Amino acid sequence: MHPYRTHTCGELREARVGETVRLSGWVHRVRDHGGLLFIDLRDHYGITQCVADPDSPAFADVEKVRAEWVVRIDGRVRSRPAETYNENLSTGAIEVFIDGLEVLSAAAELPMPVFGDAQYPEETRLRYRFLDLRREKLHQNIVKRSKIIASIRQRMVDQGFLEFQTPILTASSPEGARDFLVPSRLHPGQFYALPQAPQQFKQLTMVAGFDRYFQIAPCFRDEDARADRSPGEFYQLDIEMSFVTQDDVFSVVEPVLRGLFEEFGEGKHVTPEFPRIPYATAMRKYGTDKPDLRNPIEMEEVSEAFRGSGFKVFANILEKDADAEVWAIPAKGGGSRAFCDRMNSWAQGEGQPGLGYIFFRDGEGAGPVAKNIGPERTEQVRTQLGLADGDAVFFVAGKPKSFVNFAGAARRRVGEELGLIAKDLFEFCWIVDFPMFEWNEDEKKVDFSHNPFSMPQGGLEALQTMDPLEIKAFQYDIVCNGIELSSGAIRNHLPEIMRKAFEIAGYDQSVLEEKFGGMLRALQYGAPPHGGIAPGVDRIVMLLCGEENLREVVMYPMNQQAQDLMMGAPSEVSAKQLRELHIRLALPQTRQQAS
RNA sequence: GGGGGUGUAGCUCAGUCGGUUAGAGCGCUGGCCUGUCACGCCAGAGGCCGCGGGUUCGAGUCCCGUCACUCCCGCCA
Repeated sequence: MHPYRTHTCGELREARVGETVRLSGWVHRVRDHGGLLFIDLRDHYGITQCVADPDSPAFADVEKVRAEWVVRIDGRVRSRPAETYNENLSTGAIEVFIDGLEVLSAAAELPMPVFGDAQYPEETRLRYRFLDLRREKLHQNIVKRSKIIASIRQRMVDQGFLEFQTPILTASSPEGARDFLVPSRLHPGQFYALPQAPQQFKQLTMVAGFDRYFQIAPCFRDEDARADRSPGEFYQLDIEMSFVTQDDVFSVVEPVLRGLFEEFGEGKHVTPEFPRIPYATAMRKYGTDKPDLRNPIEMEEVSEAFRGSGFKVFANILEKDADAEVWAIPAKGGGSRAFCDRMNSWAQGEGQPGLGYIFFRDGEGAGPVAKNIGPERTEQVRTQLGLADGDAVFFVAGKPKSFVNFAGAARRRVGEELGLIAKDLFEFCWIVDFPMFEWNEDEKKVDFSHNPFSMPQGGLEALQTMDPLEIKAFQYDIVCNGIELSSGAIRNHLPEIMRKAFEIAGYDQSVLEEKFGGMLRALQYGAPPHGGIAPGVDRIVMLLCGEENLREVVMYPMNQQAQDLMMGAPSEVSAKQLRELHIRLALPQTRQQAS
């Protein structure tokens, strides 16, 4: 007989009744009735109820075991009395009568129980991650993650993509996020950087003629964490393709994501064809470049209803500034003074002067704004937005650029408060036509708005003839339920266009040469037109597991301060290690005093 | 770097207006219990009230500082 098991804890059925079996696992739960004692034995595969009474030669041993001990149980499968079936267990029709029990590993008193689904502090969960991972929800999330990644690989391979590994120790890149640095022993004073993404490598792979690349790629960025942004490291489904247009990239990636979400979305409806929304349209309708399309609210400009009206605040704003506009946020079902006032005080809490509104009842608009602009203009607004009694509409005024973020937040808030956000949906869209450049207000200069490797729409001619701020890029995002899942672009594969683009962003040729010399050289030896995208694997898994925090889908996550509480990272290193790396510490004042 | 929230038993939390010996549930230890599956019943152990300072006759409670965790802003091409 195998030293540990003949079956797993999720395996036995009534067909095995009468057989002698051996199971190993964790003691999930003990129910001791004195003369009758139950152990729920758990492993990765399931739970099997084991039972002992004084007739069992192992009874004395069984009485000693405690939660989370690892034990081996020898016994006989028997069917349970019909009234004691447990429908919640796959093995619920049988139980194992214990003839022998060996303790393989005892457990100390637990800092957090594995049994049950109570909430525990993050610090405890992270420090004892191996216990948290035993718990059903997290265990299942991690299993699901593995299956999702396997499915991604299969779907990519099926479309003719090859997976390649790119370096982890590489060069610091000049733009983007802060790098993690690794000191070089052989080259005093020099450092490797961990890749923020394999961006340049994947483009070089296209230059090298491999045509279709993908990788479940680790990415490292030394930036502060958020609930949907792991500190330090995360994974991307990194994709690059040669001889493609934007449409080609879309037609490859869209079925992968749709298929993945249909496979793992537990029946939630998935957008059959992802709509393509230009960046500018998304900003005007939704106030964000990552709209949650489950929220049906679409904002509209209603400046004309206020121009020269009796609502002097808005009328004056419009008069003083030709760029000023008034946007309306329709709120179907929000037509009560209580709701409108609540939104108004929320807006004030957001640092806004307030949130103008009209609510409709008894066939007319009510509230101070309606009074000031009069019934005709009120009706004009109502008709434009298709509102009726019981609805409301909120207004924001000023330069769109300065209020658009707030307008987007208000749209989101209204949708949430009124329960307008549909559940059980994965609403995808493409956001396309991102601007190539943007105005950097701090430095008073034109800057790249995404990465400098994107191809401008219109090519070199556009760069030479158009207002830089009007030029769009072949740059696109995928958004699902308001979460930015990925970002990609058709790349700029022509050195002359890259030189021109850098010139517009105010970078000297020497900067381009110094920072992107390798890339630039590669483009001079025959580079295919190419493009790609990089969906965030962790965020995909998060959506498919219905979680709000990445730590629920990452096996060994760090805390928000980028510490691994279980392994104790980061940690101090020995003086010898530092010497070998030619490093002398220059700690901040407070630290020195503390130590 | 900045703002909000939290911090009381191993864990989850309660603790009134500043007032006697800081409580409950789960877990733990011991006892009883032969059909439970969140088993039940009885008893017990377990506290630097995050830490430091202050106000006060008296501080878990009020004030100041600080630390930790978390959420957000900045940041994240």
